[in-house]
Amino acid sequence: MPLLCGTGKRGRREIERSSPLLVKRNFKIIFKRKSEARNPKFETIPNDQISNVLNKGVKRIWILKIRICFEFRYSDFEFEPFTMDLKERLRQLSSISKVPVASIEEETGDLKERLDRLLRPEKVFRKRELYPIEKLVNGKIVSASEGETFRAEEYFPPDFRYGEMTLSEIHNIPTYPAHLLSGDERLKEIDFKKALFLDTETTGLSGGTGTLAFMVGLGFFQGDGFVVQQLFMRDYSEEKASLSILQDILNSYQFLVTFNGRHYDIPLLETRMILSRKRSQIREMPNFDLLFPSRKIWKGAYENCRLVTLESRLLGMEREEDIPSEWIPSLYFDYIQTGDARKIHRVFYHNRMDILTMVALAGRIHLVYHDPQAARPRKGVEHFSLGRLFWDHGDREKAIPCFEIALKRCDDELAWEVMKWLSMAFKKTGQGEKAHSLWHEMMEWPYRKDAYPYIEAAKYYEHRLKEFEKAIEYVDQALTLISFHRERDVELLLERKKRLLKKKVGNESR
DNA sequence: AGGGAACTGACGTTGGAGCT
DNA sequence: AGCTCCAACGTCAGTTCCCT
Repeated sequence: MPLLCGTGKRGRREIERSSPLLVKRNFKIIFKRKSEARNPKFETIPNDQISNVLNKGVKRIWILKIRICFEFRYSDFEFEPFTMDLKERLRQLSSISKVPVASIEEETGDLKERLDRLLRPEKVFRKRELYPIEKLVNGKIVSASEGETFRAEEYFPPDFRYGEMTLSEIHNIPTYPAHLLSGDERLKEIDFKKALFLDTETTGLSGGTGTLAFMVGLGFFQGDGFVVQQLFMRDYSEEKASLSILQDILNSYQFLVTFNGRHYDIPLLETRMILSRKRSQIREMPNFDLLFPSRKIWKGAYENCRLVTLESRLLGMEREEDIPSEWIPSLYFDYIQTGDARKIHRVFYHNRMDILTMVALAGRIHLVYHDPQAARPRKGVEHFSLGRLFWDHGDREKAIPCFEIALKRCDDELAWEVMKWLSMAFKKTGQGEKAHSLWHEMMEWPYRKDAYPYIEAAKYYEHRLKEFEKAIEYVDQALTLISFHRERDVELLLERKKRLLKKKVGNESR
């Protein structure tokens, strides 16, 4: 009877996809009968009871890989699925490890010992010698007072183009008011020449003391070009050296540029610094976190505001050999376990691309904010967001043209909201007539959504034109459109009508 | 998965402006 | 002086989003 095996929640999902055998450090194996696939029930079976299970008639098992994991993770190796007897599989494994097998009964009874033998240290060292990181990634071993670590380095010339601007164009961006986009006054005059772009790769998302940043990617302008340096821990013991070098580099820059670094990379690095008993001002450094301005400008324009989404959809860039970020912890654990750097180079590529995307994104944000018309936002929604941003910043001259362009370019779904904002902008800048004509346009709009133009027109006729009868007409129309669930709004409209009737009577009696 | 800021929507409060 | 309107701001609870 074939079985599917795995551990933990994540394991269950993976099993349903590819049915690997996964083993935790405590060597409990979880079995699921294939016949229960519709409503899987997983049970934990300690390895010392495996033989009992096998004796109960469970004879066949799906095995893709057996491995010891520090933490659970998905195997990225590809194997041909096969079905065979467990005893037969263990016999084969024993022949690979060239360790004599006393008896099959012994093997099934002491799985832990078998796995230990399969992963003997000398095997790991052999791979580390064969495929060291230094040979596969462009970089070198660097020293600090606490020890050594690996540092990769890549240079990008000034004419290198990632997105719509060259690095040289981004380098030459004058300071721009990033404080308005980030809420941090210290970024009033951010200068990319003095900024350090930072992105980490970590062993997970959990945060706390269990997660560490095994790679810290740093990007900065040097001369006219751009350099990406990546500090990489070849072993957990290299963390102190890595953090020490990072701290030295941080001391040379005034600003940090990150993507969600404010809530992810920086707190994590700060925790690691504290655990390494290092003083660090990383949290105090002015940080231009690109996530927040990106959300303000492009929220709603694309399916989400993740860095990779903005990279492909906004900047039009595609990565050639990228990996999903959720694979990264697993690839690093493999590297630590085997010393084989043949796969980890993809993490270097991923990190490098993240940093280049941040640079391009910072350039794009500058472009649309500095001169939205010249930046030619691609979508109406982008103009709309920019308009609201300028409006919030009190820049009405820039806001209104953005709304007007947005209205021409957006779809019917968004047009209603754009018209609301544009009419409100006209009203508040003393352009009552323009607002008035827009409310009328809204009243004729086939995709009308609410009573907004009628309520606004009622206010306009009551307070500006003093035409109370006309105002009452608009209130009545608003009452027919407003949902009766919105009791408060109905109540307000009824009060308005009552007041207008009083004013009308007063007017007529004069 | 964990953390936490930002966002959203509903509701209440406050204060300035204009009118009677 | 007192009233009304309106916009801006505050609070709260629940939700969304992003990083590996």
